[in-house]
Amino acid sequence: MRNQSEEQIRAGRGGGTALTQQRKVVLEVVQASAGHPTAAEVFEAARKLLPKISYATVYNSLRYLKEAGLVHEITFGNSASRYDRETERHDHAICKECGELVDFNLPETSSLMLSAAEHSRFKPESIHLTLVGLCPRCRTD
Amino acid sequence: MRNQSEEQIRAGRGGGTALTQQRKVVLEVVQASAGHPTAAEVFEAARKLLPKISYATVYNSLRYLKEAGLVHEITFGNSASRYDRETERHDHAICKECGELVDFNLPETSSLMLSAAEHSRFKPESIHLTLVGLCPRCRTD
DNA sequence: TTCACTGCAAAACGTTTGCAAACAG
DNA sequence: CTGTTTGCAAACGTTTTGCAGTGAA
Repeated sequence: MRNQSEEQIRAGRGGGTALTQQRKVVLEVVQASAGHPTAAEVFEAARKLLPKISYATVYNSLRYLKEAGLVHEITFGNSASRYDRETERHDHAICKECGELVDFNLPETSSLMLSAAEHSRFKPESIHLTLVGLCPRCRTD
Repeated sequence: MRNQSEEQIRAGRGGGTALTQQRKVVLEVVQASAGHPTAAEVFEAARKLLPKISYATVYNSLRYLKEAGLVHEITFGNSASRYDRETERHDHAICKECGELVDFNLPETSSLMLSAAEHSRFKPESIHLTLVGLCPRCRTD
């Protein structure tokens, strides 16, 4: 599945309005976020730009944008999803102390995916790698 | 955190009953499961052995057993946790077609953890690797 | 004029918790 | 006795949905 460009989406794909004002605001909020906001944080930021926006619309917009390949959803454990402006495949590290989440990219993941496919006998599609540990600020040594 | 042996737990750790009848049944259900049951599936199986057991007790027992290192919890996406009798570190593959989840073990994960630590500047603690793709039965080629 | 999208509230889902009663040591 | 655990029901946090009304092409 190839990402759609913002223009393709704005143009509409045969039917709908596609990039509505609300979706645009939600996208901007995610792209402007330094970290990786939860839906609740996106909602808080979005309502400053568009006070009438509803929680449900934020969720629906995030889902839409995710399916369009414009944002990336990060899930870990049973906590709330976080959203990421980085849509290319990448890896995550999560601090078990403060919850900080950072992106990074491990060059060996493509060969890793092949190795994982061999071991599991699955046809590989994507690989998800998360390091859990202590972030630079929380590590004491 | 070292896993406690079943005996250590049964002996009690200074205070409680530790491995109660309910917890024992929940543990047995997870260990007897071929696949990776959800809490709901554990509940269904457990009530066949212990008809009065409650949903909450299944959840509490699973949490207890997880903290004691006797079972492993697998979370992926926003779906329900699955439980795994395999408590040693290992990797997972999930079928995007039928949801099948299999365990495997990638020997390169320990060096991978070091590499991830360098890239993220985190102090590493554990690494979680999940392959998403098509299981042997769902792959068409 | 149409049809997708919004906002609201309610529901759904997985999971946890408060509490009184039951139980084990 | 004492303190932990149970069962129940109710609450919780996150996410989705039904539906009437709005708004953009």
